[in-house]
Amino acid sequence: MTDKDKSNKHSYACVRLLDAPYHIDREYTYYIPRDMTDEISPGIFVTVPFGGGNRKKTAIVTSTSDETDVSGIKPILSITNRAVALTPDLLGLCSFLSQQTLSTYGEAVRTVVPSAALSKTREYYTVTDKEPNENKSTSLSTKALYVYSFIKAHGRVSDTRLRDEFGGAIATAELTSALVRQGYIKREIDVRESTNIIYDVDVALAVTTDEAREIALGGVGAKVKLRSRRAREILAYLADAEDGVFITEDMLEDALGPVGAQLKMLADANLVTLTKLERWRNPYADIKCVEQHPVILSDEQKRAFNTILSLYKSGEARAALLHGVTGSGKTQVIISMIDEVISDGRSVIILVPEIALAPQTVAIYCSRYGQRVAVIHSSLSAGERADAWRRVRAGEADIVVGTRSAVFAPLTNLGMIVIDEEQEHTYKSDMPPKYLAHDVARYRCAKSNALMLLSSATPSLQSYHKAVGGTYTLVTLSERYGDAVLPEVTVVDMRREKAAGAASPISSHLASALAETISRGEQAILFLNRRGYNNFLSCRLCGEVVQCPRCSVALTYHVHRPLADTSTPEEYRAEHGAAGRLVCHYCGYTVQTPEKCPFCGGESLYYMGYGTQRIEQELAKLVPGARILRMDADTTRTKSAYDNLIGAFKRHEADILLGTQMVTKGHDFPLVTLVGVLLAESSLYLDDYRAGERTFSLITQVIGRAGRSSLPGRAIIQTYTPENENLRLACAQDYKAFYKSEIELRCRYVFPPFCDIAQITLTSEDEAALAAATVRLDKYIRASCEGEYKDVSIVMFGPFEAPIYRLNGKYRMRVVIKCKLSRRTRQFFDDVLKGYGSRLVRSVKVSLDFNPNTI
DNA sequence: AGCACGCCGACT
DNA sequence: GTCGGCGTGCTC
Repeated sequence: MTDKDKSNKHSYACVRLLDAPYHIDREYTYYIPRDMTDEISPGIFVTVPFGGGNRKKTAIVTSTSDETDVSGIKPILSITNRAVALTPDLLGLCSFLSQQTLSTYGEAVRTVVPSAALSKTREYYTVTDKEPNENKSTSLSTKALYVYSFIKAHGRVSDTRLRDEFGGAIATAELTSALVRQGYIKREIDVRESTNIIYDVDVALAVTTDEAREIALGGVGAKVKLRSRRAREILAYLADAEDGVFITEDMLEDALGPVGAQLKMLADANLVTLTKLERWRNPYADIKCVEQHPVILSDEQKRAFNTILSLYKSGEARAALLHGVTGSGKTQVIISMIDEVISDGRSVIILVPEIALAPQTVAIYCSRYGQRVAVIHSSLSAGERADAWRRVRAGEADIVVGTRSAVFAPLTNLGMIVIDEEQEHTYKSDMPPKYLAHDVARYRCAKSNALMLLSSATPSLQSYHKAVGGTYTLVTLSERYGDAVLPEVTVVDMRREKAAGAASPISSHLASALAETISRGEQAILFLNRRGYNNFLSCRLCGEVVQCPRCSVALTYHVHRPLADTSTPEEYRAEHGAAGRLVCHYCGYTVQTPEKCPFCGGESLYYMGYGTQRIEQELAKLVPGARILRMDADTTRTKSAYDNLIGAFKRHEADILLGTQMVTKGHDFPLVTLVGVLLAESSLYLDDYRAGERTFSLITQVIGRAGRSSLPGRAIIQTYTPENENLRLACAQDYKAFYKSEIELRCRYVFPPFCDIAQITLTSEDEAALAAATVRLDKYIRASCEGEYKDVSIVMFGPFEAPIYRLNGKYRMRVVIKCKLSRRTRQFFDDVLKGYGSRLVRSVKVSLDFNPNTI
């Protein structure tokens, strides 16, 4: 042990609790019992007594020292979660994350460490010697006495069991607290170490192979005589094994049958050693590492690559934005960069928007880098996720591919973080800590002098603005890779179609193009832009729309009729009566389609908008014989259903792929030469300042689907507003012009990147309590801005009802604040959360989101 | 959050 | 007179 290590033995530790509410979330100092001084250092998880009741809480040590000016210090109780202790780097990341997003430290820790790897605490109750006397103890309610006798009858009872038995958590807690207070029962808190680690037992000989063979044969020269045949077989097996090959208990069992008892005996006799090794579940273990064919770059790609490489080689933290038109081969440039970074002995994180939508992206990296890759995403089981984390931390994998949270991967010597399709909204978390992956990536890159590489065909205005301003280096790919050319784009004015008497959502131009394409043996994709439009039921008489009683959003019409039935919902209804149901997209509420308007009793309810089912029926009429695959939330419930659809379309088992958002994402279908966009303008009319940006990105991506191989592609855009500037620029694939006009708008109306938007939401089931809390929030902020935080310039909007006022039985009020985020403004919001939040009644919850996805 | 301390109404 | 209501205040 070096002197430096010795000096780490301190008597006090500063800790952060894992489950502290925001306003008490700060450092607390505990003393380190003598016997723990060797083991306690920053990053170690511990349990500590907290509060008047000295309840056992899990905490993480952030620093240690020999002095403190705090009095009344309590001791650390124990060390937990040894397997997931955080490195100083990761601790720093937690601090950054909680400060950046104003989340609690514990929330940050739970995001950085997979929750399954953390132990869970559980409360148990047992009766004491003191018994309540039923005659005189009037202080206990009959219910409390009932709880007491339940605990007495069952011996040791967990709080969850009591909750199941006696209902609500709060009610149960009140009863048990009363019983504890009066000394009739005892509360014990058990910290269960995480149990999801699977071990392999490595078996090795503790004697020479020759000795082992002697013993196995039972010869005269053997120094030990073994009566068990199975034990002798084990020794022989081990002696015959090749040098350097691990033999596990499982392998022995496969070869020889049950060996547990014999192994124990051999180990006791010091003939073998048993070592427990963590086994990491890896769902991607089977993917073969195919031959690493070198990437051939075009001249333009080479120039881009060299620019990015020189940034990386600078040895400083740098950031680049790789802006490349669809099909320009950004991935090849990225792969070339990864090759460079890992050959340098440094590690890489590659973020993708959504693994489920990009399995082929993952496959590219897995097949190129094999077992060096760890994949982290949301549909991994808790155990798989924890294992991937451990694999990375142990250095088994130095390339991490994953969604948003993979940006926290515990890699050492990080060389590069790639954010693919960087404009995607999935990089912003909507659960605390509500971080943006870009911010975390920037922090990590700064800490390890690494390169942050953003990549997109349609960068977010935020990022492009930084690139223009020089914060990021802008690298552009403007040519398509290989022979592919950008598709020819036609805009169809649907008002003229309507005027010409066509009621179909598919124009005659598109219909004939579809027929033509199919007759040539090629494929088409139809993208229905449904944002803002829905299949909802409205009344012709009073104009009301049928809404969800819980969420106050329009209910959407769903019909499940036989596939062969091609009638429209209206026709089907006329024939079969009120078939189908109305469904709420937010909470899942469903109701039989009503006959009469629930508001005025009128009987002329009709449907607005249309969905993929309606289009499917139209297609069957307009392009007879075409094989259609419909892809939407309904037909892709599971990941395998999605994969099956994509696979079938790739194998040319269908001619037309019809769907919503998901058909716009990253697949290469070489035979697709036609892309149609229906209701192109619909996403322009959202109550969101990014509607223009999103529409541009959506249209660009879907146009990019056409003609990705040598076949020339074309795109047909249907809209009721062909004169819209955004649409025109998207059709022309002119990002720069789009950026120029959009950034002017943002500047004029003061939206990001010219400000930041803070959204404070109050939530409660109790509408009256919410109203009172809202008034107080308004007052608190105003007073704060006129007093202590006079220097902070903010513009406050609201309070007003959230766009969906009632969601899942909870009411939601909102305040939106435009400001410029800085240390000082964060301090202001911190004060709001602490000062206002601490006095908040239990029934009302407050949450804060900087630059949220949904306004 | 949880728990304690502390000052006012309806019961043994 | 006491039990217990939940209004402030603190948690190393």
